[in-house]
Order: sequence, then structure tokens, then C-alpha cells
Amino acid sequence: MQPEPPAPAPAPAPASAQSRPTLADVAAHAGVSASTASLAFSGAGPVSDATKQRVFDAAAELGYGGPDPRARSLRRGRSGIVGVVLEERVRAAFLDPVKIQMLDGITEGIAPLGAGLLLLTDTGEPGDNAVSIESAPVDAVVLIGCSPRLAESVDALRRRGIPAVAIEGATGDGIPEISIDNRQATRRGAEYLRELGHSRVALVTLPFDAARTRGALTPELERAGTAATTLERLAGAREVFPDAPAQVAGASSIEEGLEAGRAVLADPAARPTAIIAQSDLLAAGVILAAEEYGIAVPAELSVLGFDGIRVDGLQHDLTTLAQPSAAKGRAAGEAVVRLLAGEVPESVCFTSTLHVGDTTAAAPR
Amino acid sequence: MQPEPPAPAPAPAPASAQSRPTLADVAAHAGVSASTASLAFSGAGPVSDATKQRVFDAAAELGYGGPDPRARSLRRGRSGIVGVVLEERVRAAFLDPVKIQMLDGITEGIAPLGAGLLLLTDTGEPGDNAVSIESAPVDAVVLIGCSPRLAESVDALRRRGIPAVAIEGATGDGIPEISIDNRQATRRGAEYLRELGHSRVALVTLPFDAARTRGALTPELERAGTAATTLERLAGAREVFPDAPAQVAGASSIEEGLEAGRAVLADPAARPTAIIAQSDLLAAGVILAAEEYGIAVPAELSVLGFDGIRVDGLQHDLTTLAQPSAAKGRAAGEAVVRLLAGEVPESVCFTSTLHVGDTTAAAPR
DNA sequence: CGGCGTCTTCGAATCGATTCGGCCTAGAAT
DNA sequence: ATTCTAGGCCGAATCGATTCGAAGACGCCG
Repeated sequence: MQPEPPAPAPAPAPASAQSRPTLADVAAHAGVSASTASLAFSGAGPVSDATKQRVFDAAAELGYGGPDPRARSLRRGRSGIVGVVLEERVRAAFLDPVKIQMLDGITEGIAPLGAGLLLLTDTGEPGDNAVSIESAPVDAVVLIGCSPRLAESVDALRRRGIPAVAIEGATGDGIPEISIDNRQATRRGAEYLRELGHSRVALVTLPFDAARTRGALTPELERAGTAATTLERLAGAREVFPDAPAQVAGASSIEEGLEAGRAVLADPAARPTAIIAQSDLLAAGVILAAEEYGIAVPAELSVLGFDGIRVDGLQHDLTTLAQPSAAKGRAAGEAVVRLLAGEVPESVCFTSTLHVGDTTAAAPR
Repeated sequence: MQPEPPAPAPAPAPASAQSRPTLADVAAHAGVSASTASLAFSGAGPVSDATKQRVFDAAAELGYGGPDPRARSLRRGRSGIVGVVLEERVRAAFLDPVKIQMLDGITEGIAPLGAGLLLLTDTGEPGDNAVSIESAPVDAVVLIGCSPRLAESVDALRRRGIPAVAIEGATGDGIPEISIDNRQATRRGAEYLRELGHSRVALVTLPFDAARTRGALTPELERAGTAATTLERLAGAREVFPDAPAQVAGASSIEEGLEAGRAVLADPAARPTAIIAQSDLLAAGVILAAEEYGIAVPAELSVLGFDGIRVDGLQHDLTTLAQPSAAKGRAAGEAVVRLLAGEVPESVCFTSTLHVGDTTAAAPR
């Protein structure tokens, strides 16, 4: 045996490699063709165990970390990533338990895909090299509470042939939509309050527009409103209490509910006997406001929420319209799976159920 | 003018296309080379406005939705995606305000990259085609509170040459780490309590292990603990109160804090005068437990938290060790940016500040 | 001992875009 | 009028892996 002085590298150290080894390098090192090495890694084709082992050994020796996902996704035409488009900044979305439950449901729904979730925000400008909704390596996207502004992005998605599913957002473009019966549910809740004898009812609503204008609801704001969910729930309440005054909150949070609640309850003379809040967090805030004023809930004031989340720390069992948030997310995820399988999932409208807790009671005489 | 029966498609409709048009198709349609079309889209090279316009027109006509991000990322070697590795399931992570603030900070930190955030969970098995931490098209990853189990994943990252940053998790592998002074901060808080005259102090801690074992802290559990943060904060408290009993919560939530608080405060005889909770949510739960027992906070019981978040709905200004969560996230994001720029960012250890609210007071005589 | 079937392995084309060096042409300078 | 300069555009190689049809080897059966 002769020495081999020109041998580039001994073996264990990937010293010679300027850059990372590729599948081809591994194949060469293992003495097989690139195709065989590929088969070995993907586990698909028929490869003898011996060969497979040889390939893995070579990979280990070269410090090869597996096939490059970029190349793989180019060739396969799939990236294994599902985009989630939020209309707010990440922080805002994550503060809303309903959105979180939906996100969780989505992850559950797309689990069979083994796909990752890419967070995208729908904030105009696709910067220089930014990964926006228009240029993200996603196999499909879930639009959450999408605004009208999304229209062009939706268009881009269609051009790129990326299937989409919308949650709580009418895109009306052949995109399957997952929604709930906002209007009917609220009406049912309102009817329940009427049955309890309430007639002086006030509303605390979610924002109407992107500017999150706060304060008493004005006809102008109501007309200019773009938030579909807010409008639908409002309409449902108005079907029962056409003249109920409404206070608009700036977001769905206890803090905002507290503020709105203070505004509504400030004047003892004009005090309602029941408040319909458009979310549980708002309702929780309203209850705190009532406590501040020494108003007993539900004896003196009934409070109705919406969502059916467990408000961490609230000492009441909120009467609320429980919507299946996680199920919505799961349905969206499953719709994505079907879309990617070439099927055409239908839109789904979930039903909310009235959960009677201890925050509503017969109207005080 | 004659009718054109055999004409495949007029122009606007991409009817003839079996599959989606590619850049090459657009280039051909515009009468330029593929390279020129590419330059036009990327906006980089010198292309006359006229040519550029011709390319865009052709694209519009063909219904071309822009360069395929998969191919682009293969060629460019970057995907524009940053992975965030959470050790829990998505839902769990999103329920923790601290994590959310960090996520938000991360998005802020990596903003100059224009990159998207890919949510990854570190749950063992990289399923068949799953996009796991081992095979995701990410340019870099942020490890959040990573457990020892992550070791092999970290190894895979190194092999694949993917830079990583760790938040609150000792990886000790040349990975820059963003952390806070858990131990010293807790010690400072404990010292403050001692100065107030407290000596009967109990602890309510975060989980020690992945199983989230609840209950009174046993020496075995303490020894087997793998959660660095929990252990550090515990050590800090023990420096001042070596014999303080500890109750372990199953997670950082008000609910868990409430339960732990009940356990600690159940026996009137063995009641402490102060409780050091390892998170604000736990502290909030403890306060609720105190209220249940009719124990006045802070007159009869002082409660110290950790994190400095605003607990939505809590009627107290919590005395707490405020950590800069968002700043931590931002620092991690910035570290990622630097890593991708080829620099070597250093580890950063943030300092928490003692915020004195209205939940601590001198120890009752 | 030869034909045939099966299990492996290999070649070569392909996915879609980017990029670098070179070539061409028009305008400017002398 | 000729040469120089520079802006524009094109060709061809490349990124790294996957995939399908075909070729090779081996064992079995007649």
C-alpha cells in the first residue's frame, strides 16, 4: 500500500469543505449516485439497508445535515409551510385569547400536513426583500379577520395559485370561509335578556374601523364601519333592542371594557339594567367597572359576553355566547389540508351556544 | 375582420397555460431574455424603464404572480424566514404574556431583515414530511427557553450551518444567549422583603421539569429540575430565605397561582407573611387566593411577582421584578440580524428592576 | 445451463430563478 | 470622422435535490 499524499482530507473532519457538503458530496463519499443518496434520505424508493447505512455514515463523516429544504421545496413544489395572515401586529393578535385559540386550532388542523406556521402581517408595503403575503414560500394561507385592504393580496395569492381559507372575513372570491353566526347568536343572547325582563340595555362593542375609534357610537362611525364581526353582532342586538345605546371600545381587552363600562355606568340616572358586550374580555372589564361603582352583578346589572373563553382570574362564570374558537381554527386547518389535496372544501358557519353563567339575572324591578 | 376560431386565448386570460407561467414565459412574452426579466423584477440591475414596463405588462397579461419564492431562495441561499422554537405547544406559549412580548420584540428586532416568523415546536419526532427544526427553510432560529432535549436539534442546526440565538436557555455551544439576572433579581426582591421585616416567607415557583409536576417542592424534584429559570430564581430567593418552603405550580398562569396560593395559605397556623411568586401571573393567582381566605394584601400578606407585565384585570399594582421582555426579544432579533451579517454578537444579560407597587408592606407584628 | 423476474442502482432531465462576464450599440469627446 | 465610454441586454452556468425510466446484477426455476 502506498501513501496518498494528495488526499484532500482524512475523513472525519470536514476541513476541506469551503462550504457545506451537498447531497452529491455525500453520495460521492459513499460511492453511490446522487439519486440513490436522495432515495436513502427520503426513505422512499427501494434501497438496500447496507447502502442506506453507507450513505448515512458518509453523511455523518462529512457533517451533512440532511437535504437542503430550499432545494427540496423547489423540486417538490411544496414548502411545508402554511401562512397565517393577521391584520394586526403580532403583539395585538397574541393578546386576544380567541385568536390564540384559533391559532392553536389551526396547528391542530394542519397537523397531518406536518407543516409549520408562518406568521405574516398584512401591513401594506412589501418592503425591499421582505417576506410578505405576496412573496412567502407558503403552500397555503389562512386569512384571519381580513380587512378589505386585503383584496389585492388575495389577488396576488390567486395569481400565484396559493389556496387560501378565510376566518371571519368575507372575501367573496371563491375562498372557503369559516365563520360563526355572529348575528343570530347575539340576537339569541339579547332575547334571553329580554326574557329576563330587561329593557334598558346598553352595548359595549368592538372597534368599528381600523383606527379603533373609541367612544359613544355615532351614526357616522356606524355607517363607516368596516369590521364585519362588529357590525353583525351589533345588528343582532339591534333586532331585539333597536334603540340600545352603544359604547365603542378600542380593542378586545379587559382594560378597554373597564373604560367603556365606566362610561356607560357613570350616570346613575341613565344606568342600564343589562349590558351586552361583544367579547368576554370587554364583559370582564364591564364587570370590574360595575364593581367600582358598587353595582352588584347580576342583581343590579346583568352582563352578557361573547366568545366563551375562560377569563383568567375573573371571579364570575360569565353568561356568554360561546363560540368554538378552537374548532374554527381546526376547521380552517382542515380546509387547508383538503385544498392541498385538491378537494374543494365548503364554507362552514359554526353555531355559538348561549352559556348561562352567573352574570345575568332577572331585571331589577 | 375575420373571426379567429383556433386562437387559443385572446390575451388577458391565461387559459392556455396548463400550469402557472414562469419567469421564462414572461420573458419570452415580453421579448426579452430571462435574465433581463429577472433584473426587472428584482429591481437590481440596470434595466431601461421601457423594458421594465414591457416585462411587467407581459407578466400582467400572463397572470404571473412574481418570482417563485422557492426557486428564489434556493438560488439566493436565503429564505427570508426566521424560525422561533418554542418548547411547548403553540397554545401554551401564547398564553404567557412574557413570551408574547418576547415574540413581539423579536419581530421588531428582525424587522430590518423583512423576514417572516416561522413557529416551530420542539416536540421530538420529525414526522414523515414534517417541517421540524431540523428541516425548515429558515435562515436563523431563536430558541426560547430551550430545554436540554434540544441538544440534538442544536447539533443539527450547526451541521446545517444555521445560526441560532437562545433566550433563557443555556446551550453552551457558542450560541449567543439573551438572558436576565434571574438569580440576583430574585435575591434583591427577597432582600427587600426582609428589609420590610418578613421572615416567614413562602415561594410559589414555576415548573421544575417537563412533566410540570405540581405540589410542594421535594428535594428529589429540586434535584431533578431541568428548568434553568426556575432553579435560578429559586436560588436567588434561597440566598436570603434558605428555609423558605416552596409550592410548585404547573405553569405560569393565574389559575395555577390561585391553586398554589390556596395550598400555601390553607393552614392559618403556618401562614407566611410574604410570598415570592416566580411570575406575575402566579402572583396574581396568589392574591386571589388570599382574597378567598380574607387575607388582606398587603396588610397581612405581601406578594412579590416577577416579570413586570400588566396583568389584565388585576386590581393591584403588583410589586414585582420587572424584566424587559420585549427588549429581550428585540435583542435576540438584533443578534439574529448581526449573525446573518456575519458578525458575532455577544451574549447579553439584561437587568431586572424592582418595581415597588402596592402588594408589599411591612410585615405584620 | 439458459431464460426470466425482481430488487437495486444509476443517468439525466427538471424545478424556477439569479448572477456574472461579455457583447453590442448609441452617444460623447477629440 | 474615429475612438472611447458606459448603459443595456443576453447566455450560460449554478443553486441542491428529486424523480422516472432504464440498465445492471442476482437468484430461481425449468
